[in-house]
Amino acid sequence: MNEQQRKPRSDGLRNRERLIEAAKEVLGQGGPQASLEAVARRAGVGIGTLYRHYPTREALFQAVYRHEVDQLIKLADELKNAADATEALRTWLHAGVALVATKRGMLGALAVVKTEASSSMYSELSAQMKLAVGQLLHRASSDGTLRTDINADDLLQTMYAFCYARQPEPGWEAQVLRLLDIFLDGLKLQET
Amino acid sequence: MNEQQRKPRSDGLRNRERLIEAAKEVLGQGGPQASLEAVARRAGVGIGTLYRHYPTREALFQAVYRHEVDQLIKLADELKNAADATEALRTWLHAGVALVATKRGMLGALAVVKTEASSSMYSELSAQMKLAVGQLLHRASSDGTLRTDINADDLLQTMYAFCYARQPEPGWEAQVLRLLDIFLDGLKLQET
DNA sequence: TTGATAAACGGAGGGTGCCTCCGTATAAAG
DNA sequence: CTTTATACGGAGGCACCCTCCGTTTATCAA
Repeated sequence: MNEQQRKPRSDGLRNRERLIEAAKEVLGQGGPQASLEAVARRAGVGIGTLYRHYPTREALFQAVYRHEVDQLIKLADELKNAADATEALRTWLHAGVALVATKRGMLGALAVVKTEASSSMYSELSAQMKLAVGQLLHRASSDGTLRTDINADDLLQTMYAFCYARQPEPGWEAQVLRLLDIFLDGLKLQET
Repeated sequence: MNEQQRKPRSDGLRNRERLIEAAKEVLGQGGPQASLEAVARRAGVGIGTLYRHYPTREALFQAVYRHEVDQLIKLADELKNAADATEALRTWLHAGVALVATKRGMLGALAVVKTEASSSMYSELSAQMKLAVGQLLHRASSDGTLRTDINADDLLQTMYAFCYARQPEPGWEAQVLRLLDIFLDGLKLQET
C-alpha cells in the first residue's frame, strides 16, 4: 500500500502560486462574483488549469485567505525581534488591514455558502491571527512602552471594527490606517 | 407645453404587474443574483419587455420591495376595523415575516450597491411600515387587551430580530412565526 | 368604423462567464 | 533517452447579460 509518490511537478507548484496571487488582486477588487476567467488570464494560465487546482470558487477563496493569513503569521515572526516593539505592532496591524481589504470581497461569499468546512477554517485562522498579534503585543507591553490593560482580542476587534465601520467608500483603507495609528498612540505610555 | 397624454396602454400595465409577481417568486427563491431571464420567462414576457420596464436589476428589486410594502399598508387598512384587534396585529406581523422572506434575497444586493436612491427609498418605506403597524398597535392597546409600554418601533424591531436571528435554515419561517406568537401572547394583559 | 400613430412587444445577436473534456506537452524517474 | 504520470490550455456547449430594432397593438380622432 506504500505507493511511492513522484515529486510534485514544478510547473504545477508555480501555477498554484500564480493563481493565488492573481486571485488576490482580482477578487480583492471585483468582489466575490468577479470572473474566474479574469483570474486565470491575470495569472497567465488557461482556465482549465485554474479549475484543476481549485475546482470551485469557494476552494479558491479559501486558498487565498489561508495564504494571506500565513503571510501575516510569517510577518509576526519576522517582527518578533524588531528594535521598536510598538512600531512592529503598528506594521503588523497595517498588514492586517490589507488582509481585510482582500478578505472583504470574499467574506460575503463565505457567509452565504457557509459550509461547515469554511466556517471551521475561518475560526482556525482567527485563532492563528490572535496568537500572532499576541506575541507582538506582549513584547510591546512588557517593555514598558504600552498599556498593559489590553489584549490580543481587543486589538483585533478594534482593527476589524475600524475596517467594517467605513467600508464602501474608496480610500477607506487610508482612513482606517490613520484611525488605527491614533488608537495606537493612545495605547502608548508617556515617559515623563 | 401642456402636451396631452394618452392613457397608458393596458398591456403595458398588465406586464408590469406580471413581472413584479414573477420577480417576487424567482428572486425570493434564488437570491439577488437569480437570472432576470428566468423572471421574464416566468412572467411570460420577452426579456426586452422586462428591461424596458425595469432597466436595471436594482430597479426591479426596488419595485418588488415597494410593491410588497404597499400590500402591507393596504392590509393594515383592512385590518383596522377587525373585531379582534390583537388578532389583527398578529395577522399583520405574519404578513410582515413573509415580506422579509422576499426581501431577504434582495437585501444583500441593495446593501452592496447602496445608491443614495435605494437607501432613501428604504428609509421611506420603513417609515410607512411603522405607521401601518402603529395604527394596529394603538387600537389593540387602547382597548385594554394589550400592554401599553411598547411602541411600533419595538414591534418591528422584534419582528426583524426574529427573522435575522434564524435565517439560513429551511423552515425558518415557521419557527419565526411561532416565536412571534409567543411574544404577542406575552404582550396580552390577563383579564383576571 | 377606420385609419394613424405612439407605445409596447419580443427575441435575435454579440458579448461574457461557467465548467468540462480531452488532445498535447513536459517534468520526473529509470 | 525512454517512459509515463502529471499538468497544460483552450475549444465547446450552455446560460446569462443587455441592446437594438422590426413588428404588433392599443388608443384616439375623424
